Amino acid sequence: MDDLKKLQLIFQTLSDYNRLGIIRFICERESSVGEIVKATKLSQPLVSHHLRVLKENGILETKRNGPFIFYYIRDKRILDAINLFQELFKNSDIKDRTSSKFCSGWIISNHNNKTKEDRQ
Amino acid sequence: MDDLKKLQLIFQTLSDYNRLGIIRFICERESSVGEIVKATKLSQPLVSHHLRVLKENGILETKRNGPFIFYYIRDKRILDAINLFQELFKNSDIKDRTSSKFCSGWIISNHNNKTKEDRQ
DNA sequence: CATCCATATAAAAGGTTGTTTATATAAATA
DNA sequence: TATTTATATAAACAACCTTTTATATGGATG
Repeated sequence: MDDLKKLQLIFQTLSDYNRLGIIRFICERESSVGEIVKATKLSQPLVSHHLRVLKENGILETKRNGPFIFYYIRDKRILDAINLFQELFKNSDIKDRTSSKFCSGWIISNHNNKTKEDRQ
Repeated sequence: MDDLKKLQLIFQTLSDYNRLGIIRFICERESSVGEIVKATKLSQPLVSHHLRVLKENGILETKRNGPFIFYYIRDKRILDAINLFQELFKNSDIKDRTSSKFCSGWIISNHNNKTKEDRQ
C-alpha cells in the first residue's frame, strides 16, 4: 500500500473524539467492552463499532477471557506518538498550557504489552 | 478547548490523502500555490481549500511575496511526529519494509522555519 | 438444552467533508 | 485604469462516516 494512504488511514482512525477517548481509557490497562461502555457512557454497539475500527487499523488487539473480550494497545509507542502531537499543539490556545499528557500511565508502562492478571 | 477535541482536530486535518501529499511536497521547501498545483496535479481551488484547512489547523503558515503566497510548515517537529507514525506502522503490511521517511528532507532541516531567498 | 450475559453485526438516518464548477479578490503591468 | 496573473471564496453535489435501532452470535450456567 502507498505510504501516504497508510498514513491517511492511521490519522483517519485517530480523528474521532470517541475513539481517542477509548484509547485514553484503555491505555492505563486493558479493558473489556463493558468496562469501556461504562467509562465512556457510549452505547454498547457504538463502542463495539469503534473498537472494531481501532483493531482493524492496528491500534488495538484483543484477548478473549470467557465471555469477555479485552482490548489493549498493540504497541505502546503509539501513545508516545499521540503524546508528541499533543505537546506540539499544546500552545495553539493562549490559555491552558498545562503539561498534561494524553495518557498519564504511558511513561511507566513496560512497552511490551504484557497483560495483567485476569480481571472479571 | 478539550485536549481530546484538539487532538481530534489535528488528526482530522492529517487524515486526507491530498493534504498529506501537499505537506510532503512543502516540507522540502516552502512553495507557492501554483507550485503545489503543478506538483500534485490537483485543481487550483482544491489546493487552495486544503491549504486553508492546513493553515487554520496550525500545520502551515503563509508569507506573501508580490502576487504569490508561499506556504511552509509552521513547526518542523510536526514532520517528526508524522514520521514517527509512519515508522510505527511500517510493518503492518508483510512486504515493503523500506525505511523511507515521510519527508526525506526533514532531518537536515534547521527546525526554525527560516525561509530561503525569494523564488518567483 | 434453554436461558442469560457479553459482544458483534446490519441497516438506516443524519451530518460532515471532499470535490467540482463558477466567480471574486488582489497584485502587477501595460 | 484595463487587463492579466495568482489565489481565494461560494455554492452544489456526492461520498463517506458516525450514530442509532434492532437483531444476531457465542460463551456460561442452571
